[in-house]
Amino acid sequence: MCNVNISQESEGYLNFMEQQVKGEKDIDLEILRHSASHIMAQAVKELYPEAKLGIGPAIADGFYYDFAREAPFTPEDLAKIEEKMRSIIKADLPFLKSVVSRKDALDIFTELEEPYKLELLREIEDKEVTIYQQGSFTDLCRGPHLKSTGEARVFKLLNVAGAYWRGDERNVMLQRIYGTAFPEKEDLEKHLKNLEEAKKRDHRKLGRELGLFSIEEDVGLGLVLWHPRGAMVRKVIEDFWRDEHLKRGYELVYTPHIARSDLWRRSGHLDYFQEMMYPPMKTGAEDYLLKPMNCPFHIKIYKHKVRSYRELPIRYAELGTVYRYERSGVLHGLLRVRGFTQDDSHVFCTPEQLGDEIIGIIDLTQYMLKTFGYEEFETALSVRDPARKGDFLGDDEGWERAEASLSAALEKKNISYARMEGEATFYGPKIDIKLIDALGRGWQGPTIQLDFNLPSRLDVTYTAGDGKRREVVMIHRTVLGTMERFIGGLVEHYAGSFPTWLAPVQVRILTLSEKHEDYAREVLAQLEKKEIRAEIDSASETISYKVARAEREKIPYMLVVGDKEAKGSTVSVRERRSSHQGASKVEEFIARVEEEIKRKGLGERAPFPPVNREEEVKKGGDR
RNA sequence: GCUGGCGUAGCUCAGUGGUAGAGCAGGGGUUUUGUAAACCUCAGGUCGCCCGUUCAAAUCGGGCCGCCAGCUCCA
Repeated sequence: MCNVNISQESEGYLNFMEQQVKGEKDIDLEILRHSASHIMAQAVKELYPEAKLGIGPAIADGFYYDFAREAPFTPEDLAKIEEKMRSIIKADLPFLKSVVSRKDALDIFTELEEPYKLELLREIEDKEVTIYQQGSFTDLCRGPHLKSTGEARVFKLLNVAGAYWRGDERNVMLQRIYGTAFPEKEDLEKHLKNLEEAKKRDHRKLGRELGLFSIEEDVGLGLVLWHPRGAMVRKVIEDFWRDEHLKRGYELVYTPHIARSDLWRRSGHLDYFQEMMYPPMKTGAEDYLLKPMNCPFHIKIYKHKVRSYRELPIRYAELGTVYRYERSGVLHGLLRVRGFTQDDSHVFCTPEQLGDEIIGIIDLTQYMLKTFGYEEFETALSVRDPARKGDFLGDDEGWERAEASLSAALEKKNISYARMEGEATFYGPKIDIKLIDALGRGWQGPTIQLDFNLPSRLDVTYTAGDGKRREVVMIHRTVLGTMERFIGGLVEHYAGSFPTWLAPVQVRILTLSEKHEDYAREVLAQLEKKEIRAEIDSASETISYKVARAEREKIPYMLVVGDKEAKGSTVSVRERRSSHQGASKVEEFIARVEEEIKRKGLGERAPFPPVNREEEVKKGGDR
């Protein structure tokens, strides 16, 4: 290993203390994790001197470091690296900071044979750079770091994955090792438990177990088959969605799945979106394309006749199924698919109406998302990059006015948001809302996008009060995103235990023996009369078995019926995830459940971490 | 698309060159059950696909397909 001689001063700890005094807890974690990444890099360089360093920052849940090396890192390598890290931590090496001239730094990393560090250095314009060293390890780094390696005791390496150098797919792919570090052991254990819990909630696993959906290889990648249970959940959501839209002045439309390629040429999709579209269908005279978006159709409906300002705003809504040819590596259960149904809407209005329309949309999204049990949101306002105006369509005035309307609406609704420069679409600024789920994870939800492109491109106008034709203001918006992604997210949010109003099967009647089937059918008939989704389990099994089965299927209510119940016209009610039970008159039970469904009650959210009955039972069995 | 890992019954997983296994789920039977898994029995597999090495391949090699983690991209 190459040793480099430079004058040193220990400053890492000072930085750490300063941050602590400021009470910036996150920064503490960041320093800890960033330091852990350096310890990992040291371990890797000691074990595999041929590995070249990429970058190694702290990230939201831990840290990573990228390495260039011929041979792949195996899980066994990770164990070895962890072991080496432990010895580095035990040695309690100080993190030493040096300030050197850029030129000296170039010499140092030339001597160390670190091409990627040299590439970074060459792009730094400052005269001086900082270098951190601990033991045999030297890194170009802004810092700050811990005082010494001994302070990063609690860590774990998690996995290896490929990552393009500097995030650009035209560059070489490096090997990224992910890990995490915490101040205390309990924090790490909690984090690992969280990861496990997330795995248990995985909508792909629950989707199969609960009979919600499947994706079959011979049907096609990213194409979802909705099984009866999943289709029922979707139906309930779609009914709710339609009702809420009709209440708020939207009009429903239906549009075809394909259209002539000329339409997509005129809309600009063939210029800007072609690589995401399935190849054309040849039908002789003219090609047809599968739709990747619904907007051109809604515009055609709008343009079917001349529109007056008196008609505006016009709000068209459609659960429109679109197809996009996503790259195979990004497909992921319901969250990333190739055929999906957007809860799409296009609002056509005058510039004066824009503010109120945005507020109306925000109200609608908040109401719907809260009904589904999401309480927390993160909002971003994406605007164009002022340095790259050429990459965005439209003039300065239009962009400024649009941004002003969007931000005014957010402020009027008292919603705090992050302003994201350069994140706008090429055709206009947008508001994105992220839902935060029961595990604190973010899910892309509603998006409200202004469009400066299509109205002018497709000549979408209205006749103003002065009799002149004016270009319409067009908003694309979605509340849930897509049915696929939204339901995938809901499954994980609820860990498969849907609140009663959404549950595909709301009630299951469990017979104690064959004798009770007739009574069970009577109860079922009463439930069905009230449109409660119910079924009977009359299998020749013990009641315990049937309870276990219903619990596994996460059915909200189990009604046990036997002699006692039949005689008294009652049912023995067991709620999902609780051993609580009690006899109830059938009518009383129905009234209660009806009320719960009507108000879309959330019930108790799946506790976190949820009670794991299987483990408890096993433990109990040991005695 | 790229990097790495993985692919055995519907599901979860054993099986390291010599006749494919278990549990659960499924079918049949027995039991008629009081709140998280009764008992017996039967059936179920081109070991992802193709090519190769070998007397012999689930097992070794190559290619392809798919899945998983991540990167890039995204609703």
